Amino acid sequence: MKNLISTLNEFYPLSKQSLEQLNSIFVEKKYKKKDKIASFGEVPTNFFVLKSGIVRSYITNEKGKGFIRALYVPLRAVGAFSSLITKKPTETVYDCLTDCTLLVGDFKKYKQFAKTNIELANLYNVILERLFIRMEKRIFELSLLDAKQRYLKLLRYIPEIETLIPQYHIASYLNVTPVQLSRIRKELYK
Amino acid sequence: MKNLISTLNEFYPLSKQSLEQLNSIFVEKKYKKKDKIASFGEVPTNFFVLKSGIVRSYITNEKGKGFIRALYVPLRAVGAFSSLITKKPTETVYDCLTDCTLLVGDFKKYKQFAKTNIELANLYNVILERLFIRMEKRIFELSLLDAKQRYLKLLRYIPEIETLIPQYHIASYLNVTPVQLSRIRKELYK
DNA sequence: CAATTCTATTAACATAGGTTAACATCTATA
DNA sequence: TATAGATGTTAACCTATGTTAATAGAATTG
Repeated sequence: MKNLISTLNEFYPLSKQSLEQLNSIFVEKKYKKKDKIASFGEVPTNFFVLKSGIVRSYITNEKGKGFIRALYVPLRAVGAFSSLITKKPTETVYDCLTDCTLLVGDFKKYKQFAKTNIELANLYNVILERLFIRMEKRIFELSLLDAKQRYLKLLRYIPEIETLIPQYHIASYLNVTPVQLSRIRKELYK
Repeated sequence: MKNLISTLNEFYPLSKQSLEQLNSIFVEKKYKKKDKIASFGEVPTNFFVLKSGIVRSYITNEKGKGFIRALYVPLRAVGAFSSLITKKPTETVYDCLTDCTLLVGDFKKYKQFAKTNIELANLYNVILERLFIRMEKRIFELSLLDAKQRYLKLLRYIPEIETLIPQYHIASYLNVTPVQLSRIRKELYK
């Protein structure tokens, strides 16, 4: 648990009491590749901090087209936050693209603590702020960059990505078909 | 100020003291069509609540292509939050598409209060949560809907939009050219 | 290690949407 | 109210990306 504590302290310095409260709601858990940590249609109760591995979140439209909304790397907060917040079923699936270790946190208990512990309320703010900024960047990419630029940007964000997950996942994150990604790569590496 | 108070109370019930603190950091201000409330390259200090009118936020890439990231309707929280948070210059411009009345809030003072006033810390949570959910929906639209569907969705969100702002702004929000929007409208209303 | 399934590439063709330019209104204001 | 600028439509053509299908190598598994 040392790792988590130091990470969270970076976000927001916490008192001993806050750390104890945090400890009481987090459990470390190992997941296999392809395990889901939040499933479509389910009302989630947990949020997570990724310790190792790669997690993705993806959505699907009525026509069955899928899209990887986010790829998570270690130390990121992961979770179907919009559903945790609204208590409505998720339309976003979260699953492991590799074997993963996650800290599993009980969201309700966290919120309960945050009602009276201002440190935890503000830590939640910091987490939301970061998620928000990440989202904004994603919107920028999707609206103003073409697929080639999005690909180059992903390579900068996670340089080893090619060795971690198959290309059709990368294509889905870029919101293009594997065929198109193959064309982009061909053009880039010729 | 009555309006604001009742709105904020809806989000999150506030004590008298919190309402007084809020009152002390908000000022009502009128803006003309085209006035900017946050400019490119500036480090913002204020956030806003829109009382009347339509505000947009837009971004631009190096090639000069623009994109309206969000359209704000009355009672929404508005502001270059990512820059307020990071204290880095905004790449997003916020301006008024119509004459507007806004409540202008001092973000730093708000955060100062939130450090010790847990109600305001939690109100900020609620605002961030809502912004976050809105963002997620925008990503869904941009990644999984085509321009026609995005247009229909916008019409459902703001039915009077056509009478409020010119079509080239609508096109920019949809991330297509005015020419393409014209084609979509032709097909739709034939 | 043979067989099956996954994954990536390529080609041929189809389509949504971009670009440019001409034209037609509409709107503001000098 | 005449004129200039802003806005919306249409056509012709172009480009990025989608679709389908064939192929081949890589990875898994019986």
